[in-house]
Amino acid sequence: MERRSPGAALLASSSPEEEEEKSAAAEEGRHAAMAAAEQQQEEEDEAAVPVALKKGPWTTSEDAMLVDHVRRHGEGNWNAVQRLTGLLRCGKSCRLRWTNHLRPNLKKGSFSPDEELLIAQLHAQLGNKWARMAAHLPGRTDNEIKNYWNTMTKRRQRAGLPVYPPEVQLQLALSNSKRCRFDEFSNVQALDAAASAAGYTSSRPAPLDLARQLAATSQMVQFLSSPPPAFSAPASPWPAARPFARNAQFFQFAAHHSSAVSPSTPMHPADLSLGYGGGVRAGAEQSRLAPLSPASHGPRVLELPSNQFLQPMPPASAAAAGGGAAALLPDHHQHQNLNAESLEKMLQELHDAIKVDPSPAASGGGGGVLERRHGGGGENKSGGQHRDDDMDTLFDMMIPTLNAPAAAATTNHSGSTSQHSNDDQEPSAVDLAVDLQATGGASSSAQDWGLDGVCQWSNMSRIC
DNA sequence: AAACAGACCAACCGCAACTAT
DNA sequence: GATAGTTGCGGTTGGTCTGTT
Repeated sequence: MERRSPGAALLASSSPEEEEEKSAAAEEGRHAAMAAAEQQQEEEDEAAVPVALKKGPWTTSEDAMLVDHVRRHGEGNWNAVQRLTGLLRCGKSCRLRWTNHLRPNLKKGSFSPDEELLIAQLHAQLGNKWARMAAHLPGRTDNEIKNYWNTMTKRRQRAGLPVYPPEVQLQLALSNSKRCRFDEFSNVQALDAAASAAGYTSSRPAPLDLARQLAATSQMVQFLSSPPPAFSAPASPWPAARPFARNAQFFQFAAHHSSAVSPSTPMHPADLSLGYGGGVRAGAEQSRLAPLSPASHGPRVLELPSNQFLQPMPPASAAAAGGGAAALLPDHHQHQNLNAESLEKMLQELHDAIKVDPSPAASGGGGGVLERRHGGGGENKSGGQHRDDDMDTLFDMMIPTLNAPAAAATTNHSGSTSQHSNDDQEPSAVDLAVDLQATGGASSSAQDWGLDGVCQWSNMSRIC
């Protein structure tokens, strides 16, 4: 079902004859409109009567006038369009029309699976920052992405499915775990409150509970190690785990990571991150994700995701968002590409590292949640410090993405969260997604991210 | 064939940030 | 520094099309 707007028709005709006809018609209409506009402009100048601007759908002639104007004067100064061309549209409307429909190199048609996955990853990382997401999808507009996302989430929520694909959920869990250790808050309650105040909602796990996240991931590993389920589910609508072929321009893979890891290949923890050479990202040029915004070159500013899902989530989504293991369960057949043993080992180390000390020890200033859990009190510099060092090592093995930028903060355990909350610098969900995909690792769920092994794809129109 | 619901899309609105004066 | 104008962004709405009953 592809409907074309008048503007789209103007730019993309189906045959040369039609194109010629339309072009001629457009040209004719343009001249007529321009002449009329000039006359109207003169009259208006004389009368100085406020012009009643038109609303609603754009006509072909209006489009032609706008295109002509941009051709002559370039983009920008949209309020001058009405004055210069007589087009009875406000500047805002002109800009929107140009941006969303008339601008060259616009990609029309439905999103490709790669684009869909990229959108999910970007959304997990950025929240409802449509314009910034659009910057990563050439030819796509923010409005288009917004419409797609809203429709998709609505559909999925109605079907009781989590919004994010399993790999993105896993990335969220891992990145939040990483972020958690830098929190300078003294207790989980404070973290909860802060996260809530910062706009985190139930749809995205606030970066506060490492243990909960680990429990979820741990259960996922158990699932990975368990025998395959009896059912055979249809393929996920999300692209199977594989390197981004068509979106390669967004990611700069390290060559040696382009090959998939076979199930029999023991996976070194560093391989989880894939593509970071020695585990250190030296700079933006090594990032496989293009800078998310020009701001990424400037001072780092804490930017939290905007509100993503204020409405209550279905149990599956809530479980995933809150760290529930079920929604993290990927397709079993593709799990086999993930080395479960390695993951399990790493998780064991993580568990060891964050063993909760039930005694409510007071942290010695600047101590975060983990330090409190490690033992608190005077142990901060002995056992606690030791454990924190272990955590450093472990996290750095798991998410070396952060090594370079986070190095300073790692040594400063009272570092502010802002250094790691920025979406350009934090352990990027996108980074991790690509990592996992490049290995044929965590993959799309054949159960459509469902919890119970019951395929729910039949509920989803346009996806099956 | 008609009615209905859902999906899709274009466009509007309000707000905030930015820029020029 | 204050103000007005401009631009960009995100949320929302309303119209149209499609598929289902």
